Amino acid sequence: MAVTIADVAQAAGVSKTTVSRVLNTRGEVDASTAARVREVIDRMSYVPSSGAVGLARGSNRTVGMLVPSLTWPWMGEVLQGVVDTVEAADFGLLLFTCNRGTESVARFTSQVSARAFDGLLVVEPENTLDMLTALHRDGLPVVLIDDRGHHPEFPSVTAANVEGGAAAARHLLADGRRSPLVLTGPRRFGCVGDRLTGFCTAYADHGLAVDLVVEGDFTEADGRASVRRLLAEGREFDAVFAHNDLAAIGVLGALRDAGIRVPDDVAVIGFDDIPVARHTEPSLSTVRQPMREMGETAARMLLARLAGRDSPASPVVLPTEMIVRASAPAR
Amino acid sequence: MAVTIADVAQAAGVSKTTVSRVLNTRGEVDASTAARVREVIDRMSYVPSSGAVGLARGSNRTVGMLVPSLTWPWMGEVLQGVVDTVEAADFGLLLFTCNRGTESVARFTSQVSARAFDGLLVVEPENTLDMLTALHRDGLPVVLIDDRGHHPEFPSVTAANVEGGAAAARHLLADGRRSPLVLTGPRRFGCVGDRLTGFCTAYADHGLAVDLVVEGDFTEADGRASVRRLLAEGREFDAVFAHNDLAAIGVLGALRDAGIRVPDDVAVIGFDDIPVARHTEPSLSTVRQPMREMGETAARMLLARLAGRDSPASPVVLPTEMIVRASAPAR
DNA sequence: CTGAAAGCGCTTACAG
DNA sequence: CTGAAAGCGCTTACAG
Repeated sequence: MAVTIADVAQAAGVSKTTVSRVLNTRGEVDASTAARVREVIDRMSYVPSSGAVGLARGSNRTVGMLVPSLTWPWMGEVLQGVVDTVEAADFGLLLFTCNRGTESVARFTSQVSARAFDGLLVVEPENTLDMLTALHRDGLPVVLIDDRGHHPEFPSVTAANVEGGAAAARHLLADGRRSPLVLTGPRRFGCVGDRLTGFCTAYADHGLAVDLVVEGDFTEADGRASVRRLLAEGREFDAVFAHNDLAAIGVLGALRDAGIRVPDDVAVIGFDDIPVARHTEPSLSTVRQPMREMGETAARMLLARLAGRDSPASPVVLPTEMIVRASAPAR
Repeated sequence: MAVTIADVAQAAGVSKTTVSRVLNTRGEVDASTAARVREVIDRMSYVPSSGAVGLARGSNRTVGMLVPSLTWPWMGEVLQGVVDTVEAADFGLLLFTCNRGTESVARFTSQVSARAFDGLLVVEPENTLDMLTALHRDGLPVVLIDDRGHHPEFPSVTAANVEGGAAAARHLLADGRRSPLVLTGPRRFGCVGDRLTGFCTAYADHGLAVDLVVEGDFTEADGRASVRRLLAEGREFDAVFAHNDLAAIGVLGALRDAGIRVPDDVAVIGFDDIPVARHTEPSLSTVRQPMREMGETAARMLLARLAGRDSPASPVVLPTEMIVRASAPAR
């Protein structure tokens, strides 16, 4: 039914070897023979079976991507960056999630052992690190995106979290906000430590200490609950730096419920710049992470690795950008 | 390096045929032999090479998915539904986009000819319909998601667009809104016609005609521009039914700019229920499409087809839900 | 119940 | 420059 290399060879009056040679543009083929074969290939619209090529060659021009969830607000941008890059290199992208615990991890590792793809892109390897390390040691090329834990043995790409935190701090300082609340993400994440470090260092540079730091979990509900609790406790602050936009949205809600005006009484800055940020009330100032570029960069690194080139030894850091909106306007 | 079926066979003292038999749980294997083989498989942690299995079997337990863009607000939900279903069936998912015109389409069709996957899920086949039709006639199982054009030759799953439009209309009618503006999507889309039909029919049932219908293009910018223009022309309306949330957000912006109060002067209803809808000012009433369920259902249909079962001849229609928020509260 | 052999559709030394 | 043959790692009639 489908046309094979044997059909092409027969129609062109050459051996399969020769067809394979023109397919893979290895030299040593007579120009006129090559032309004839190519003509037949076009006429029969022959395309080599990827499975057969993969089997014979030992790799299949496919990369895998493992993500914790596909519905996170910024995941689409990362994915788009990855897909664009991978497709442009004529590779396929096999998508996996690991949101159903051990079962999905088992399923996934078996796909790896089945050599279904040549290299792997991973977003936020929470809970899968042991597995990844094992696979990596077994020779599977892996690149991490937004590595929250700082795992030096993997090549990775991240946003400039330290500088992003510092930018948020400088913006608030310029507006005269001297007693900020920092609502972090889970402390075990590398990005959280970095954002906090950048922020506190910038305040320290102005001779100010950041006293109010609360650990959150990156959810809107938690952002809302934390601020409500702090207000109930009578804590005072004139700004909030939330470590992601979702939490910042919860913060805006809690402040509104308490009758506190944003930005007059309290300024609010988030992190990420997800699409919702433009539409909150007031619109959310935030530190933008270049998610699409991060996806593109990670994919390029992996493809380079598959092509035999070395990956950078230290994480590739992409710049963040302070996006100024109504919740924390410029002074 | 990687362990093959031959290694297992040798270690277990049986033929490759027998190993293959226990792998595929075809009967006719002595219980004790099977147990021994299984023990060896576990010990060597053998996993069959997916490429080799695919080649030998002619199919590779992988489905393809073709989407126009990964950054649309509701795409993540669809994808998550698809991935969950596909993974649970132990299939892989190969992701493709067609946002770079003819080049990507060519690349994609060649992947198809390469038999890289067994079946295909397609979201909104704009511009790819001819190709899809050809592939489908050549025997590739295809299922359409949110088929905007009504293509009876493909199995498909859509939201209840007619009923969704009617629900929006009934909600506005109950609030006494008698002269609505309908801001549609592109007319060539089947869903647009359906939403409009449902809406107008419900008004007609109350003896009211819908006079103000404007074609849009589903973008925020267009929603904003259309309303601004209509206001400048002095058109009057007491409600807006936008055919998607993005356009509805533009509508909210234009009304705010014009000093028109929502919902007091004009009520606004969107369609989709994307994440932003909860956070606009005022929050957006909308007709929810069950995107995740649509993804799950389409994937299930495709898997059933691959398993040899028939697909439903007519589109599978999933219910929508009227989500009431501040922009069009309940009376 | 079990195995030898052919075949899936390619690629790649090896000869010529 | 070209081809016959072996091999990639499986599955599946066919025999026994």
